[in-house]
Amino acid sequence: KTKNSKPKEKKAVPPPAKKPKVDKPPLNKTQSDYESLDFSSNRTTSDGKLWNLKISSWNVGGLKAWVKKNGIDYLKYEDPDIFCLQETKCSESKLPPEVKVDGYHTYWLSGEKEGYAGVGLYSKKEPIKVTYGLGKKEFDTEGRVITVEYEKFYLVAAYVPNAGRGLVTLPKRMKWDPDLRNYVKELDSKKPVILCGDMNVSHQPNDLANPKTNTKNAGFTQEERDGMTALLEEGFVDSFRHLYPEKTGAYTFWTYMGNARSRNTGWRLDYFILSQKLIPNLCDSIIRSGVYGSDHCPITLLINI
Amino acid sequence: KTKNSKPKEKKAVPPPAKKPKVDKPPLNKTQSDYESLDFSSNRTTSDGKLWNLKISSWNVGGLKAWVKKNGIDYLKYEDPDIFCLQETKCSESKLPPEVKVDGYHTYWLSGEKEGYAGVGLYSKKEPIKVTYGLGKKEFDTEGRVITVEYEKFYLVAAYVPNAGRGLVTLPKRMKWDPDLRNYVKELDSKKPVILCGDMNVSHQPNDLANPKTNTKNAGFTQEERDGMTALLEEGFVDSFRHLYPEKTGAYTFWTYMGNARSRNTGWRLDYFILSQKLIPNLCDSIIRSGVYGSDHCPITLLINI
DNA sequence: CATCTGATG
DNA sequence: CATCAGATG
Repeated sequence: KTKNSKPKEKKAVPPPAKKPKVDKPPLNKTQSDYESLDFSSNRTTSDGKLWNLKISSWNVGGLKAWVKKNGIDYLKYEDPDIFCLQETKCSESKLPPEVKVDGYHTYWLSGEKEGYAGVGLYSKKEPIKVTYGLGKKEFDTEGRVITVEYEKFYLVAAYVPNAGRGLVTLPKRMKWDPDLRNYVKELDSKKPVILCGDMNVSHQPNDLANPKTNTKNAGFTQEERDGMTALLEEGFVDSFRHLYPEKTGAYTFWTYMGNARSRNTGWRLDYFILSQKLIPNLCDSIIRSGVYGSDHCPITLLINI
Repeated sequence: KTKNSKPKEKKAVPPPAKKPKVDKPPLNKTQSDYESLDFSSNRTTSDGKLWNLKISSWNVGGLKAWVKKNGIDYLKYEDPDIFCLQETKCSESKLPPEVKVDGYHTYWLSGEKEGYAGVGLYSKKEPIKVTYGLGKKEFDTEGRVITVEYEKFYLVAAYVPNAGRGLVTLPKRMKWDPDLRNYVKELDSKKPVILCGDMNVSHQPNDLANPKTNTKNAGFTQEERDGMTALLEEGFVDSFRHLYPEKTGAYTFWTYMGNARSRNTGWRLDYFILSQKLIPNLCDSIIRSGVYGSDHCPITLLINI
């Protein structure tokens, strides 16, 4: 106990070292780290053509945090022609300045509810037309779909509603699925369609690590799986599964809980889904599982079109 | 652009270093850091007696965060007979295990609203009686007052309601002030009282850095100042100001905004207020402005009783 | 600027 | 186990 001792002669203690402005962001690949990842592909179309268009997609799970974790470095290193983001959780007025990247046109659609959903799209080439939503009031205020039209195809970048804990929003999802299906079907009657993004469903048992225990959980209910099946039956193809029909352990999402990612206890929720007539153009559909910065990893499509 | 190059021979990149469980806590004095602070006092009572009782008080501004910032080390190093905490923001069931400290009885009072207010008290000696609240329904559900009775005095440890941004809760405060005043007055008729804690007012212009610009802000309105004046007029003494009537720059709170603490743009909001009859027992009333871990610093009373 | 909670995933 | 917003200070 500090009893009534004489005052010491010590000089005043200086204030502690100033804290960094931002709490040390979780470590992530920086630009130079990407150099150690293999981003090459030797795949071609079935008739041997090299890709000439690259599209990437990433559920960033909060754009502001993702930017602090050097997410933009991925964009620069991958250097896709088109880049789609889901779950930006960020209204346009709050976008950090780093999101402006030379050489890209950018398009943003945020939800009415602050910090919820939200999508974005980068495109090197200016699209012929950009449209927002599905044309359905219920979903168009939530920031879920950006469609860009190019000369030879439509790209629909989507963030599909999560069915929620306890499946509380499964009814909403059951309304969404046919709306999206009809939307892309309609587009497909005009030009080929590439649908990409977080589809929030693992279609088949080999699309997630624990199919048996997840049949009652959001992302692997029969209802959601049937929705995906119905979509594919309308003349669309899951590009990854088309190329790698037997591949296991190929996931794009791992919950942050319980070290799921390091144990690869994951789900394949992010897709490039193509109009059947684009299959001859498909070169590769790749999961960038070595890229960090979100609970999802990015995916990349290589195509000749 | 990563064109159709051959796959590299690099092996898979290992997952990034696991993030620490907790984001690096803001740096704070650890136990050993306290060794560089001067915690001694050579003050005695006016008739020369050394102190035999030490009481400390700290608005910790969130107990869970404060524990991570090594707040408990302060308690161990200061080693007071009684330690009072305000703004614990923590229900008893969520207390981190570290809060149990050998040699102390502990008492907690949390508010009904999760994460709001809440007070705690450590005592080496078991009190004769412990009571919670002021006996006024409106305030007793908020976690603001613990009273401990000892042989020779009452200690009232309080967290006074903040008048709020735009003074939205000034009316509530105006009800509180007389309630607290009457409460301690009543106790004082039985035994001497020590009232301590975050009084949420700077009484006089020399109790804050910017009196001129804060007369309409919570903590320095005329109403709040009058409340403190009325309390003192009932026979109580602001121990710090009694001992150091001319001292300037002596503050116990600095907003986290704009580096206020390093510029000492602060407020004296935390007090030991004594029944007048305890003044002959008073040795020292100290502001531990070198101790970090909250936007308030701790204060310590040395008394011979 | 920092603490909490609560919603959401 | 993360994100973000919103309340509170």
